[in-house]
Amino acid sequence: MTIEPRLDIIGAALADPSRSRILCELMDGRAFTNKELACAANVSPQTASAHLKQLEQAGLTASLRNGRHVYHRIANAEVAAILEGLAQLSPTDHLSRPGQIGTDTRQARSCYNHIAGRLGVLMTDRLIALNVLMVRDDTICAGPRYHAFLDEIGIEAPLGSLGKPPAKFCLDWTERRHHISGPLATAIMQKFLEAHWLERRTGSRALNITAEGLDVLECQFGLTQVDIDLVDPV
Amino acid sequence: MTIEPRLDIIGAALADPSRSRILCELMDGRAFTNKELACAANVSPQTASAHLKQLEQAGLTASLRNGRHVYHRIANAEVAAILEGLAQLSPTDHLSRPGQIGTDTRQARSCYNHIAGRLGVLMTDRLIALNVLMVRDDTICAGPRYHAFLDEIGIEAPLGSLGKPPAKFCLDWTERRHHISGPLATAIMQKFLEAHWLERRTGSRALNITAEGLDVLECQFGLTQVDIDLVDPV
DNA sequence: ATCTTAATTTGTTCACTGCCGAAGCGTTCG
DNA sequence: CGAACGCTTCGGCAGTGAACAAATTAAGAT
Repeated sequence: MTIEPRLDIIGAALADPSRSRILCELMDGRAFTNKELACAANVSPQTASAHLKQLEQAGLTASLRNGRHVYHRIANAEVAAILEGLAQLSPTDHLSRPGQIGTDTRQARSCYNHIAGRLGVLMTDRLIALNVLMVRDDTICAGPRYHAFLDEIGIEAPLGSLGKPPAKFCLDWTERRHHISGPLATAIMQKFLEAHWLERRTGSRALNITAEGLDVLECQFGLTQVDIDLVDPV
Repeated sequence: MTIEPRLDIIGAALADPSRSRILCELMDGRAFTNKELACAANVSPQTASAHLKQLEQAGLTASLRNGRHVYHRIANAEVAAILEGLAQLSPTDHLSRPGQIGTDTRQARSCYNHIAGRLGVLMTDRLIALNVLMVRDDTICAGPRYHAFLDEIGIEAPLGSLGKPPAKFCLDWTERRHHISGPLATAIMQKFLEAHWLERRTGSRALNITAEGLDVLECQFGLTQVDIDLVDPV
């Protein structure tokens, strides 16, 4: 009389190559239109529309109407985290378009709408070490240096609703450690992209760190090039 | 020229109700025969055989021949963790057999071959606090009290290969915190079951804590009934 | 040696679903 | 207002795969 999870429902949503391509395309956290995704998956708009309908019904994506365009994105950070996990588990296709989980994405990449990879994990560690964030019982709250940090980096203050934690832990499947997600993490990535401290590598979730970005990471986070390049043997 | 994860391959393996049932059945970490799983999924042995072949090819399960029986189990702790995550994401079927992820499994349940749920997380915390395990850089190694603990609880020493960590972190999707997996975690659960400190609830991954088990948890881990019953508001 | 039981292989049936062409609806732009 | 564009719905075709029956292989049990 109790409950059994229906893995097959999620499974069915994932079970098609075109939908897999679409999800990978969305995994960098940006929203795309039906047509763009149809193109990415190499199918007609009608077909893509059907796929997106199915993904949405399965709760994997969400859509937003804007004029005659409909933008689709990953439903939430939870879904993004699971998909990252599945991507680690699944075989990879060497013949297809430029890469999602390649060697180049291990250093820094976007996960949904925040920074993941080695850089994401390191930044998270430093934010805690620098008292910007505090951890108690695995929930994250603002630390004494929280507002000072936002000022210095140039993010205006009220993030998320009052009383709610500004960030949550999100498991990083390549680093096998936590990075942060949530409003603060989103704001940080947005700021880094706007200020050109980070740049998206085209057609990929990989992020390039610019020279200015390296300065900021050193001054604000105490992270050097060496820290970031270091790849730990697995 | 780089790589894109093929979510559809794993998805296809999950995409069938019978296979979903089979995986849920296996999720308690025990191994079952083809016939048992066929029965659990309400299909003929031929059909189950085909399903298990498919699951194995997708890397989700592994099989072991023993006489004329073939035992199937979840391939590894990684797969188990991902499946737990997916189960959290997927809708649940109220009409089917007794429960996998019900309210009763939040307190204590088996995950693959170690203890998960609130109890798993608490035990992990205590093992670290009591210097049985030490954490450095998110890898776990034996602490000063490691061998003393094994002695006291009655587990003979050499766990896993020398130099390898005796345990790894495994994300707990209901508690949203880590519990341990790996040789130590497996040995602990086995000991708890053999000594009847924990008992499997029939047809479920839920674990019952016995009176003797409560004693052990209090003496060895410093955990009381109150700690374990406490359910944190989400 | 013979019977029983477990697992698999093969063949067939049947339902489902991905795909696109054609058509319909709604928004935007000239 | 009409043309262009984006998205969706509908219909038909083709490919896939889940189901079981029957037959095969293999390992105990008597």
